[in-house]
Amino acid sequence: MSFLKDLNEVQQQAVKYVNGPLMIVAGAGSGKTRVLTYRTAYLIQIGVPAYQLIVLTFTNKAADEMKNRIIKLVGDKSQNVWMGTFHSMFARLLRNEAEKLGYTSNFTIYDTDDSNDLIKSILNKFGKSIQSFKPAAIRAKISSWKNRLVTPEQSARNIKSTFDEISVDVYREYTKRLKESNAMDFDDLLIKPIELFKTFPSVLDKYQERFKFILVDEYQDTNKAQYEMIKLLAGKYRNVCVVGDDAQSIYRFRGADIQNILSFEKDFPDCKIFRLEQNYRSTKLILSAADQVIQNNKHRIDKKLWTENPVGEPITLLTCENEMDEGEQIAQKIKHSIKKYKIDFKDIAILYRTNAQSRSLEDALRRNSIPYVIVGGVEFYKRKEIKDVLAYLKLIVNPKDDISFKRIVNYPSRGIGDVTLKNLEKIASKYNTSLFEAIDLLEQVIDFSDKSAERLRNFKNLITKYIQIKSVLKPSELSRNLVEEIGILKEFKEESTPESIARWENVQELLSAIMEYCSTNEDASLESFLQEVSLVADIDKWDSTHNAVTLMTLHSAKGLEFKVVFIAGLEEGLFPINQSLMDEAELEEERRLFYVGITRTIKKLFLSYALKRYYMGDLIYPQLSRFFYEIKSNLIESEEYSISRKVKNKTFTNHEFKVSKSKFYEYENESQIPSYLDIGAYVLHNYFGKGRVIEVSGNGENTRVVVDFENVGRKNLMLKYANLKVL
DNA sequence: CGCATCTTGTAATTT
DNA sequence: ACAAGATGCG
Ligand SMILES: Nc1ncnc2c1ncn2[C@@H]1O[C@H](COP(=O)(O)OP(=O)(O)OP(=O)(O)O)[C@@H](O)[C@H]1O
Repeated sequence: MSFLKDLNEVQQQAVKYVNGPLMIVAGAGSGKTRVLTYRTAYLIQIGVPAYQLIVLTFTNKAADEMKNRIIKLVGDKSQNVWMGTFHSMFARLLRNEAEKLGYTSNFTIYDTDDSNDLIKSILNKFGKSIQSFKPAAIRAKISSWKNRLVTPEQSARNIKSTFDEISVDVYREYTKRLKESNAMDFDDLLIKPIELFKTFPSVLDKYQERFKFILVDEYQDTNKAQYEMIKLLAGKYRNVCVVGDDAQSIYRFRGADIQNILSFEKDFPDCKIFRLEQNYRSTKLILSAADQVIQNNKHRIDKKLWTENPVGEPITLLTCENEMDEGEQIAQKIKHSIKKYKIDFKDIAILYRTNAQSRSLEDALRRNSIPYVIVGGVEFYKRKEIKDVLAYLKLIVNPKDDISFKRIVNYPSRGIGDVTLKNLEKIASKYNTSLFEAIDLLEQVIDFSDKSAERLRNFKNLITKYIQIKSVLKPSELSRNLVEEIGILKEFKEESTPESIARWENVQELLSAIMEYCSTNEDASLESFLQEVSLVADIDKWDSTHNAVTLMTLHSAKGLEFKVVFIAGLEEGLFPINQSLMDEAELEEERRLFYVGITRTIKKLFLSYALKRYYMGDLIYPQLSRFFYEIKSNLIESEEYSISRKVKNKTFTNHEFKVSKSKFYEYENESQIPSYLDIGAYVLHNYFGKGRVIEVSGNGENTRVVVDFENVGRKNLMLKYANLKVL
């Protein structure tokens, strides 16, 4: 068992603690994921058959990496481990057991958009306007019920508003319609197995026997349903190992509940707890900063974290004129870091709170010829033309899928409009069938225009044809024929605008993706391809070997590490985000997100904020985030952007930790910064030039001034960083 | 029914 | 700033 030498003492103990429940709660970079990986390898090595293990990770990518690592450690026999996200593992299980729940194994997985569409159509049927009752809000409400295992009946017991009332009604109908459409939403993939296990104890028993060892990574972000599932599956053999860090719980909005950490100890009172305290990832300075930040959270489990790594360099704050300048400064620092640390582009990540921020950053990187990849954003599979083609494929696999039906029945144009569709819906509803099946009933209906009926029948024949050839053609061939027959490629080509060419390319890319899927998977079917598409996360598609700077949200960065990290947009209202400011719990989650961001860093962390930013079309003047001030200033080195411009390469000379004085102190000692300013005083700014003080607010370190500059107008500045000279 | 133009809401994070 | 949805006309 030579590979155990890669682990420290406590890690080894956790790996070798084979039987019974155990939990590892430990800080960032302490090797939790490594323990889970080695534990899996260890179990296989000591003779546990791989198929008896189920390892639940947060992303499919993490699962892939872990699997590859394990294969390296103990060889190919580990192929049969079930390893993946809760969603993909239980979707797989459900395919085998669907019939018991009244579904068929070709059920469709509805993504969030599909769910929203379904809710719209239900509101429509109820005669409620989607203005007063937002489908997305109702969907979120229903999802949160489902995550907490609240059934439609139970949801009706606690109605506090009209919104609740409508949501309850929609929930009931939504559940019914999903089942009629042989479709499951993301939440169903978690709650349907629970329903299955509770209704059929023999099925539960089968899977308890099958999965004798259960391992869960990123446990702090599991929700009630996931926890319930762990409890059920582990109920017999109790060989369950969960690892997590409460300080990194960042998916509350998806039902994640830190309470699960406490419940685990309660529900498995004999559970062994291991604490990992050595961090192998970051510098001492980074860990101090992360710790200082998280100390501000009331709700947290105290944990120690230390490292043998060097102190490292201070954190650099970049003050930027606006979001373009932010991109530009980051680009400059990237170029500089590459040389200074002798690293590659792929060792660098730029993290941000919202996807919308990526644009200005991208522009700057492109201008500076820095290769980059974006994780997430406007996803390939969310583009209209792609969703349209996929809707055809979904309908072919599952003709009861009304949402897909509606999406494409008139795309491309077949002269089937709203009126025809409304009439068809009435018939489907009356005879309790799907829209697709309802087309057969048209003959019996008198007041249905012949022309419309004919068009619908043509559409049905088209789909039926593909349903029939599905069994003889490979998914790739079928898709190509289909795309050819509906003529969308030709249409895009003829239109020949830049957008339509992009669409043409996208559809081609989809066809290639299907082809590739067919060639890499022996038993590739349309069903399995569609499932894969529904359940891939943004991060799963990220190629970490590609030599490019990675741009992504802080959420997507969970579990990853980079030598140099930039966290952009460190501004009140953006990070922490506006919507979190009113709620203590939400604000603490924002802080945990910042903690996650900081702790991705191996060597050097940059923080940036902009003094001006366009936000939904308006120019706003953000303030530096409160989170910044939670890091002691001796860990920070700040650079006024005007200075960084002029002495670009000089500002980045060797700053040792012991030289803990940040720039601002240096200036202060030279007494160039006035500690007090009179309203009306004339001042000089390095970049903005001459101006007059309009307003002074805050005090001490947090003093802010509004200055009306002669050339550039009003600016809101931190006195501490503005480097103003009184005239 | 389909297209062009106007209006409105939107960007918080995601399986 | 921008995209999706609504409105209105041919
Ligand atoms: N015993 C060890 N010796 C050397 N390096 C280690 C050891 N354990 C873990 N590491 C390294 O430390 C880094 C962090 O490990 P890992 O990702 O497993 O931590 P983690 O606790 O899961 O982190 P996070 O909570 O931030 O996701 C990795 O680069 C890993 O290779």
